[in-house]
Amino acid sequence: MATKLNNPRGTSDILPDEISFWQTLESKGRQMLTLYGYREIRTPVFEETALFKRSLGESTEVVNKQLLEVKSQRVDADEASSLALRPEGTAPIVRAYNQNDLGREEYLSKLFYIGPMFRGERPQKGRLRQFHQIGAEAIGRGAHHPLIDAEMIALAVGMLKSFGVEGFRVKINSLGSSEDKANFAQWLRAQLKDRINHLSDDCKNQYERNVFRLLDSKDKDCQAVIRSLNIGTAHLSSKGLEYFNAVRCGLDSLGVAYEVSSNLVRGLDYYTHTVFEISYEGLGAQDAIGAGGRYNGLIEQLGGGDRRVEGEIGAIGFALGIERILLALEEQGKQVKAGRVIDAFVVTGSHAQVDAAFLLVDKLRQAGLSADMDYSARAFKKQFEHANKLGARFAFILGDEEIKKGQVSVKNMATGEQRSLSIDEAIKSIERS
RNA sequence: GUGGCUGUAGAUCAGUGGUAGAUCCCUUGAUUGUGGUUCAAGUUGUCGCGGGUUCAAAUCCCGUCAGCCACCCCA
Repeated sequence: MATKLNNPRGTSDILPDEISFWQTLESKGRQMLTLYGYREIRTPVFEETALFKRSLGESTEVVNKQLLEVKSQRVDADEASSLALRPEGTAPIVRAYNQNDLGREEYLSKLFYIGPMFRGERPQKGRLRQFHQIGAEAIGRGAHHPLIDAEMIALAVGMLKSFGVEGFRVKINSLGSSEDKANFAQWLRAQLKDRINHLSDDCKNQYERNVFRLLDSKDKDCQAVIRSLNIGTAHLSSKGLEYFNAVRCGLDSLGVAYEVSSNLVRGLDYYTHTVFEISYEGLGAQDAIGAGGRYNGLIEQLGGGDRRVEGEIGAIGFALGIERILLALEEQGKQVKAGRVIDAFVVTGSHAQVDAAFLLVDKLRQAGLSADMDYSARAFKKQFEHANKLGARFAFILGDEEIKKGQVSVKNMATGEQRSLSIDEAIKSIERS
């Protein structure tokens, strides 16, 4: 016997019973994003590997270990390019923004995306190799204002609420400008220099690669050392602090609840100023259902904007993880699966009526009603079972008696009530209900 | 990439060396034109895969793959 093939590790099938929930999530998300002035953009699922290396940072885990590179004879033959499945949505959008010169036409581009992302990680709860994100990016010369940061966070919160997620926490922090960030890194390294050797190998590693990571380390000893540094907002320049305070004012005026967490850092190199994370307790180790931040330098870093004016183009964005939102909703006891429903199922008495039933089904569909039938005229019992499984609201019975009278029997499957009507009346009767 | 736990029917799981099991699902039937409830009967299997120990392995040992959870990292 032929061996059965399985899906690749870390992927999952979204089956028909689950898909309607995905669809409502997507449409609610689109609705909310449209209210805030965002327009959908679709970029390829794979890009040149260099794009991710330059944007996320060579040293980040995502680029170093988790990038799924595309290998094919055709690709390898073209030695100039190496391709990778996108691990996140921001870099491709910035690439598209630059390539299509969107900044020429728009002072502020508000873009959103929905789609699969790919990371070659070891799967666990809330972590897949193919997962789905819904995210938004505001990019442009007009994207520098702190109220945009506030609006963005409010949008993410609003979307989660519209999905029915409750009890999540919004944490925000500011990394300051890229100069602030560089100074902060230097200061941190200097502070930790003498103590780092007492800490675990992981911590030493992070010290070398990306000091900021130490701030939200789970290692207890490391946490203690960080706490003793008493960081707060001391690393911010006056301008950076002013910006951060303006963001907070914006959030306050919109009534968005949040907490400031000076240990919050994001793993991707491109973040500056505002960073935020929305977490949901009870999801296990992977408790972030959404996160984002500002990345002002990235557009120029990827060759866009006017290179004579440094930092001209501002940008901020966030992404929500759809699978994690689903986990949170399940955790709350919400139903995320749905059975099927159709308007009418046509039951036929014998093979002689199959043609007539075929036409009746067509007529129902023409009238905008979902309809199906049994093509092989099985026993009535079987056909009713079938109708039940399809979630039919009504059964239309077409047998010898009905044909003789030129009518059809309509049975309400919920109440069991049944009556005989002409075909047109029958269709009208279920249209109304 | 590292560690822990787990792989038995379509699903959830029991079975610790001696004939492969339960429940749900599914199939059939309970006066031949009526489902969702009930009742009766029936079908489900390379016991994840490969090797080893043994008269005998789902069970013990080794390897491997996969799933889950945690580290790391992140949505």
